[in-house]
Amino acid sequence: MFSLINFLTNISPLSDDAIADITARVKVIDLPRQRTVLRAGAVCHYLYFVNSGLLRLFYYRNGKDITDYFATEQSFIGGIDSFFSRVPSRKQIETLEASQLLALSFTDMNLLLDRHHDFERVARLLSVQAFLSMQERLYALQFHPAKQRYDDLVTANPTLLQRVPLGFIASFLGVTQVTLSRIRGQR
Amino acid sequence: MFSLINFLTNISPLSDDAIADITARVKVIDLPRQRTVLRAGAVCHYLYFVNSGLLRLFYYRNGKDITDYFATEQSFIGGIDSFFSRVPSRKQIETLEASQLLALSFTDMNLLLDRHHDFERVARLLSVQAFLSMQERLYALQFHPAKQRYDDLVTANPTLLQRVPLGFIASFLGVTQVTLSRIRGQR
DNA sequence: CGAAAATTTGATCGAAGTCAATCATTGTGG
DNA sequence: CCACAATGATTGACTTCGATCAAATTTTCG
Repeated sequence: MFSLINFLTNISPLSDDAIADITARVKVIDLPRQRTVLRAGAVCHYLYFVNSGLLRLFYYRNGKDITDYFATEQSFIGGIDSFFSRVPSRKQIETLEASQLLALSFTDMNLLLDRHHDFERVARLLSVQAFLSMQERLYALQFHPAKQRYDDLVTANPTLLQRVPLGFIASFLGVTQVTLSRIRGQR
Repeated sequence: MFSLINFLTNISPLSDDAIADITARVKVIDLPRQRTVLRAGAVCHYLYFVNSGLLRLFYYRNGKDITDYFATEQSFIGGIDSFFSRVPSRKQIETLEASQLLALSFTDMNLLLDRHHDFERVARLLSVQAFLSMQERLYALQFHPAKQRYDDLVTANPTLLQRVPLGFIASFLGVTQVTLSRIRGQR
């Protein structure tokens, strides 16, 4: 729990009042591996902070499983569009390893955002960060060949490769698993 | 000026106090076409709202001019990463048509964000929107062939094609102008 | 151990890139 | 106001990266 508060205050300071209020509302959830956290077609009611473990966000396109995002320790995951707009999520979330999540419901989130300007500040800064990292990802997809995207991912997250099947990595990088297999073969 | 207030309050309500404060700080800037608004290498000190006209955000990659974003009427434009992190911008902004901009400086922005929780709320919601639209763009780049991305752009913004050179559209869509020329040729 | 899943390897295909030439448009100076 | 240079758009020939289809091999796990 402290890890979340620590993470948030690192982005922008929070009053004791806000911290107490957040702490009171966050639910701790322990899950084994391979557990669905959000099912496609359901509205996403929670935003999750990964205290420990590993999850992925994914969806199906033409019957193929496409990984959109990996959430490692100390990061957030959720069906963001569904969470904020209250429409059914096209995407699913599942644990890839046993994980401990800190969950904040939509209603609690709004309550915290209303009550605490400093919390809204943190949320704003996180959103801008998310926007900028999507920009980077778009740029990489447009200009970096598959091999470089793979190398960059391995550099940024060396353990990931050992922790998840190749196919998940491949679709996350925007290539087929066949292509990714060839890419790493040469070297 | 009212157009900006209208745009912002449409996202989330603002107090009269906040509205007055914003109005007092926004500068109106009239520019002819083909005018550089932000130069690469400079820190972006302003965030702009396009009251009228058309601008683009672009950068050079291997000597090639890459358009990143078109800002039509009633939208925002800025070197966001530079604006918030105060580092020199890699990207440039220029007017493509005579434009009227409403500019908010970094210092004024922070002042408004500090003073008005409701303004920070609007900024947060805008950031989330920006994040989600980048997601869509990433998805389109990954899965929609160039022809479809082109058709979708034309549908979403029918006038754009007449207003800007093909090369700008092409790099924005993530193809060469040669390819885009072929795409529209067939039909 | 053996079935199912994951990965690798091979052969072929296709969308888009590159290089290069031609054609069209625009805009400016004599 | 026309001519011509500069810029923008099209077309052609060829290449390349990654996709697809298919089979073989390896790994995982009940």
